[in-house]
Amino acid sequence: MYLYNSATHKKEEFIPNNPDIVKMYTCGPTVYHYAHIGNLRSYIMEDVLEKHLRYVGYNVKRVMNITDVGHLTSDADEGEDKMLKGAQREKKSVMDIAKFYTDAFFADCAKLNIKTPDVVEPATNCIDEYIKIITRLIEKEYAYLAGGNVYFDTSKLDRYYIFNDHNEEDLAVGVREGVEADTNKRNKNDFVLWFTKSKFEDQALKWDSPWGVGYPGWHIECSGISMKHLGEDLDIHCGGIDNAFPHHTNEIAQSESYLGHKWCNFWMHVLHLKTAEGKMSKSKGEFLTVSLLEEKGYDPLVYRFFCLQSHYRKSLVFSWENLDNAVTAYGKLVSKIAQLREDDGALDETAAAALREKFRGALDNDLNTALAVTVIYDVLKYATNGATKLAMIAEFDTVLGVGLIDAAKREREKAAKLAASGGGSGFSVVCTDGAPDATVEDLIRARAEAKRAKNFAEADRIRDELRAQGVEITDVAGGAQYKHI
RNA sequence: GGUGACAUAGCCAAGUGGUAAGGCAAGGGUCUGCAAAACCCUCAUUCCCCGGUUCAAAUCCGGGUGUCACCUCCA
Repeated sequence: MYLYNSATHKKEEFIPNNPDIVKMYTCGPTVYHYAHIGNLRSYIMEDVLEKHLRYVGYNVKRVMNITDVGHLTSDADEGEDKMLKGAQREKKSVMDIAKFYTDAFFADCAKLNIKTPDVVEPATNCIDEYIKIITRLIEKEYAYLAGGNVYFDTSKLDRYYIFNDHNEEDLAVGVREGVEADTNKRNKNDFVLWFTKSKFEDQALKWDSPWGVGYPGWHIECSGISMKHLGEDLDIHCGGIDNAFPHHTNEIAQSESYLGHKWCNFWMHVLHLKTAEGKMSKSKGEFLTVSLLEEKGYDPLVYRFFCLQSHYRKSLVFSWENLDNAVTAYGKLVSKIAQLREDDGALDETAAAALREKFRGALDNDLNTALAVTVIYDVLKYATNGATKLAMIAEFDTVLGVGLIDAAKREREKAAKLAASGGGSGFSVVCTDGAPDATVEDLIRARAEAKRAKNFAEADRIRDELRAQGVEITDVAGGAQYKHI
């Protein structure tokens, strides 16, 4: 497959270091609050990458860190520790907060059909790894001590900027308000490997180290965790685009200086989900979480479908209207699939091969999920039997993960329920969402009576009355169904 | 200020030098007492702008413009 590599700015053929296993690392969440759906966009797209790699036959070992230490507050940054701030807000200990939001994160992932990585490692579990790396970096003179902290000396590198072409002179220090230049740094872009002197007095978690009691820097955790579980080389490192500089740049600097050789071949960066107002954040505007989507009646998998219709290297605008479009498209797709019958013929290998080639081709080309989704429409239109179509959609959904087969099955069951309750003799009324309401159903039966008596004025009056109550009726063969709007 | 990425219809988008896929929305029709659903049809002479290369450019080159991201943590 071909994958755009941020490190080379080109689409390149993906070839793992070892043909037997793809080693994949993902920057995980900082667990101080719920993830918003923009955070989750990255994990959805990375999940598709992982599943596609498995689909085309690779074994994948994927590692994700959980950042539970030493990050500053985001967005509305007041220079406090993010974890500590979360803890104070909720009057819990830092570790309780980490546990709570880690669980919440994976619960959201499960709803979005995002596979849990093979290894999930909290940053606080790997202090020894960081100390080992930092010790070696000091020995090799890539790192120095100043003002109580250990810094990485970026001037020791031939090439520090990997993802972009900065000049050190042009870097703006303290771009954001409230951030001051650290005078201990020898170079503008040097970064801290180990803190003993924090700007924040009340850092909650501290560990002993050769350089004093303190805590690790912001970048060392990913290098340490990756090497602990994946060894000295890595095939794909993923993360949000905001991580490219400085986080990933610094990871490369410290990892390769420590190892003495190339570390990671492919860098995949997912662009941001935006709202009409701009960057999505936890502190501005609506705090869009998976739970909020559910409260508003959206299936989280529809959000996944929405994300898949766009490309991971393009920013995507979220709006309720756009999500509603996805709801309609998803619903139409599901009802078409629900009409397919498993017992309609045997697997048509020629058709399957042609469709597979199309699907693979889309994702092999830098994970073109928008095109992969249209292959589902191609399957439906393809001149072949229902059994083949269902088999292909089920197969492709192992990568796309939007639950098409399950949703179609639910829809078929609903239709079967309707047919059974109608029984040919009577008039069946079925609620397609939420709890059945006897009063509503009586009115619907009264309307059916009026229709039978050709009293259409009365029938329409009842329909309008129900609509005013937020109930929408649809006439179907042998009865009616209704839903709450 | 610097750096990187992106720009195709109302929206999401495909397209990788050979004459603009698909989905949503919209409009028209068939069907239904009327709706809804379903089905059928229509919907970009043009791809941010200006130049250039070529028989041929949305695609390649040069120059602009706009949007987003990063330069502290942030997907």
